Amino acid sequence: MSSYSPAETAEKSGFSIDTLRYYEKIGLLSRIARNASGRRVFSDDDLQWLGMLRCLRETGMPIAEMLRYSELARGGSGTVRERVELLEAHDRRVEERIARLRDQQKQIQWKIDLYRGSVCDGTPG
Amino acid sequence: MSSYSPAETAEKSGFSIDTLRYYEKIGLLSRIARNASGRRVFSDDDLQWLGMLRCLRETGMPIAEMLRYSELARGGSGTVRERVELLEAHDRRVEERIARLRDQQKQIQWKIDLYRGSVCDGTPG
DNA sequence: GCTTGACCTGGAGCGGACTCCAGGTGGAAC
DNA sequence: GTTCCACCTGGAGTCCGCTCCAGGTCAAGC
Repeated sequence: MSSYSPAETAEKSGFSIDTLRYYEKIGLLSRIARNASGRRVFSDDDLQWLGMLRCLRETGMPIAEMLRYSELARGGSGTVRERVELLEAHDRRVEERIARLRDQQKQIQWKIDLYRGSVCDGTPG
Repeated sequence: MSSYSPAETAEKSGFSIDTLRYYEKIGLLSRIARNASGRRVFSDDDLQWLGMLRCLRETGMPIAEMLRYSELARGGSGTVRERVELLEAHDRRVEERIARLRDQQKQIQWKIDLYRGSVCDGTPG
């Protein structure tokens, strides 16, 4: 099996059918095959690409930048350097994001401890 | 010094003046003092509360849930248990978020390495 | 040969979280 | 006494990323 209906693709990719159509419309997916009656037929390659999109999206990359990445990807091997730069920049942002989340998590835990203290010894806060 | 103008508060809290007004309007800030001519005067307590709001907001808590937390905080010491539960639930979500980001970051780095390989040995991808 | 159901299209609508605007006020500086 | 500036208000507008809708097509099952 190497071709998938919109419904299967939605299920496997984690994007809704509407989102898949939307992504195709704005240019995040290109050249999605169609069968004789005009319906989309997704390939394993499409699924892999969708996996990448999902990863970028969920790590907070805006659609506009994903669009740039898609265009580069369509641009062939001459764009590999730029693609690497884009992904490296994103990687650094993710790194910072994680570090920040860790700090903020500490702040939340500190607050929880503070509340726990106030439960036990009656001090306000 | 223990009272701050809207502009100072914006600068110190990291929220815009408009956002501060918006937060007061929807009930995330309560009883913000006013001077004789009706202007807001923020206190150190307000700033601390804003710090907490910022932490929750930036770790992805939706406004609706922050509103719930604010209401609990206004509800006095009887709500401490609920506040702890809310923060603990959020803490767990943050933890999951971090773990997921780490995995996704690995995926991005793997992709970068793959591109790097293709730069050096000429294989497509 | 009709119903059903999964799909198609273009375009409108939505939810969240702000952000901006018009029109007005009050105190300080010149 | 007027200019200026930081602020006020209610409400409209914006941006992002989908999500939903109306109206239509096609293949399969009964």
